[in-house]
Formats: sequence, C-alpha cells, structure tokens
Amino acid sequence: MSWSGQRRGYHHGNLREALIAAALVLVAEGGPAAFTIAEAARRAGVSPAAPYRHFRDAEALLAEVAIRGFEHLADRLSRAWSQGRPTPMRGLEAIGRAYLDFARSEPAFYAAMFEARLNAENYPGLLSASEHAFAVMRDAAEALAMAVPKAGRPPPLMVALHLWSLAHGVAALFGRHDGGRRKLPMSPEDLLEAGILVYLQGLGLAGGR
Amino acid sequence: MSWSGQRRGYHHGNLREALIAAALVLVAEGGPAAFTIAEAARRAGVSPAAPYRHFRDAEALLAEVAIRGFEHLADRLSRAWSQGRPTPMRGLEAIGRAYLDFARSEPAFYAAMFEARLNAENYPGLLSASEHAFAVMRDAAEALAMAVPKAGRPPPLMVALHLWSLAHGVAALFGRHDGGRRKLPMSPEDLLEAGILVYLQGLGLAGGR
DNA sequence: TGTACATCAGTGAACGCGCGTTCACTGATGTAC
DNA sequence: TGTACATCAGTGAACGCGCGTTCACTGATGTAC
Repeated sequence: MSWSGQRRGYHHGNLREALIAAALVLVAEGGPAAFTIAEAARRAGVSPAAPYRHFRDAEALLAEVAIRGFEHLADRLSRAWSQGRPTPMRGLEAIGRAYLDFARSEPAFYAAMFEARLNAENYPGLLSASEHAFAVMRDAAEALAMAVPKAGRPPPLMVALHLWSLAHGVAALFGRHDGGRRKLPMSPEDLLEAGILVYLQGLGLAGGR
Repeated sequence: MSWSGQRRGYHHGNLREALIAAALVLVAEGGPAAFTIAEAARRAGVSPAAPYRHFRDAEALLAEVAIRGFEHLADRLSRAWSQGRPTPMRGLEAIGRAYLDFARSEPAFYAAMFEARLNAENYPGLLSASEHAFAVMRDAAEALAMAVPKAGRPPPLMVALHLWSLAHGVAALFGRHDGGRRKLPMSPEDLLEAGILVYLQGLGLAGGR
C-alpha cells in the first residue's frame, strides 16, 4: 500500500503519519478497543515491528491520535468563537454547535480523546492539548461574563464548564450516528442549541423565547 | 474461592451472580476493555468453560452488568425524585445529584452502561432498562412543566434530555476519582447543582442566585 | 425409605488466533572528505 | 564528482501470552416410583 500516492521501497517516507491515519480508521470502525498496533502497521503496509521506530508502544500511538484530536477541536472552537463576533452570546452558541459538530463528524478523534482511558499524566502533550482546547471556551465565557452587569456576573470558569458539560453530554448520549445510540424526537443540534439558550437566559442574558 | 461464605463442591451454587460480581470488579479495575470472561471465571473459582452455562458469550455477560446498572440507576433516581416532594423543582435537583452520585460511587456500573459500546438492539433487556431509567427523568420533567404557567411551559421531554445531558457531561468529564480526570476549582457536585439552578432559572422558575 | 434415572452445572484439555514486543539483520540515505 | 562510512528506518522471524470458545466428559442433584 502506498501512502498519498508516494512511491515507496524499503523506506516508507511517511510512516508516522500513515500510522496515525490507520489508527484513526481503526478507532472509527470499532472504538479504541478495536485499535491494535499490529493492524495499524498492516494497513500502513509495513511489518509489525516498524511502528516501534516512531512510537514507544501501542498506547503512545493512540495518545498521539488523541492529541491531534484536541488540536483539531481547539481549532474549530476558536474559529467558531471568532473573537466574540458578532456578540459574545452568539459566539458562545457557535462554540456549542462547533463542539457537537466535531464530535459528530470526527467520531474517531472524539473516541480517542474521551473513551480511550488514556492517563493524561503520562502524556504531557495530551494534557496541554486538551487544556488549550478548553482555554478557548474559558476565554469565550470570560468575554460573555464581561457583557453582564457586574452585579449578576457569573464566574466565567463555571460558565465554560457548564457549556462543555452540556455539549459533551449531548454528544456522548445522542451524537453518534453509528447506530448504537438512542432515538430522539429532535436533532442533537437542536437539543443542544435549545439547552444553551435556556442556560444563557438563566444567566440573565436576553435569549428570546 | 468460595462465594459469600458458601461451601462448594462440584457445583458452584451461585455462579451466575458470582460472574456478574467478578465482571464488575474487572471493569472497576480497568474499564470495560479490562473485562475478560476467562478472568471473570478465574475469580469466581471455576473453569473457563463454566460461564457458558449461563451466558451466550462474553459480551452477554457484560450486557447483564450494564442492565443491572440501569436498574440501580432507575431505583436511585426514583427515590431521589420522591414523587416530586417537597416540590418538583427540588425533586429535579435531587435527581441530578443522585445521577452524579451514582456515576461517582459506581464507576464500574457506569462504565459498563456508557463506555462498553454495547449495541442495545442486541439486548432487549438493556434497551428497556435504560428506557426505564430515563422514564424517571421524563416523569419528573413533566411534573415540573405542569408547575409552570401554560404560556411559557417548556416541552417536558426536552427538559429531561437537557438534565440528563448536563448530568452525564459533568459525570463523564469530571466525575471520576480514578485519577485520570481533570482538576477542578469546584466539586462536580457543586458544578452540576449550579448548572441545574441556572437552567431552571432560564425556564422561568424561581431559583435564587 | 430406597433406588433408578434424567437433568443439570460443572471440568479440563484442546483449538486456533492475534496480539505486543524484541532481536539481529539489512537496505537506503545522506554527509564528510 | 566519487567514495567510504555512519545513521536511519525498515524487515522478518520469533517469543510468550492470554483470550474466546468448543467438546466429550462427569459429578451432583432432585424426582418418579
């Protein structure tokens, strides 16, 4: 198997990336438990020993997938937030939508990030990548809080955690189109959007309804 | 190994229950992926072939654990709701607390229920047990909705789904004391309670803050 | 109360399998001179 | 421009392991008479 059209002989040329891509496919097909380093090597067209030139062990490869996932998520959230334009409120809603959209369109990344039971303490890069993604939400919540009169201003960190929890809950419970999830009378997107609106209204922000 | 003090000879006497208990311990120790039917048999003190007298295969045993989990959850939620006493609002808050408390005190059940990637379509008992647990939340949300003036009355099902999502999100992201989770400036319990209060306030219910 | 017998719930050995990882190796690459 | 050589990224065979599951079996239990 060649990778992205590259010819290859004895040396692969892009094995590290090819292994990450293969691992992602395996997780997409059957969750983190379906990932094996041997099968990833097979799909990348190399011997089972080859991955060990690039990763300490199987878990380290999976951790790299999770890191990439958090980086992608941070990127999407950041673009959705769009520096609070047109308003912090709209920006926060857009973050919620972007979060759910990521979980739904990238189930393999999402599973590697949240279902692989990786211990972040063993992977500093994983820790920092996930903190970076969360920082986007925290910043957004901070900007939103500043838009509220000082008297009833909510703690921004709390708002960010609530948003993340709600979005994650909707994504985990109802966000899979893999089939294995519950049927709903409304789309997960609508469910999350409505939830965020009610929540913001509860904070004292004009929401409409 | 004897089970709950019972002597045993050739016949175990309580193998089905012993296997479920052993599986629960394995999931507690390392997640659903750490469960194997061979190890469960070993811990129950029987040969690796014995479990097949009670379960079709390994997954069916895990599914039974998940079913028991949903039954326990339904029971706890139902007692927390307490038929809406003293008020539907307090009842709904109690449900949220009970949900989180279950996730935290029974991480093995919780993991079997939500992280084992069991396809509910293959296990009718699993489907109905989970629906039964959710029905408690739905009923509570219905009672709550009735307490709101008809004009601004929210769809009860939606309220139930929001509550479940928020509680599940908090539990999944911050509820583990296993160590592998993020540090917080507040307890998950406080986080969830505050979230529910803001949400209820957003519905137009007196909440105080 | 005793006995024959059907049923049930275990045994233990075996199977094929795929995994993670290590090892000595070798082909390819690129750099110093 | 050519060549020697160090470095790198693969190979392929092997290892030990534990798993899920099946099979013919056997010991224990309980019921009919």
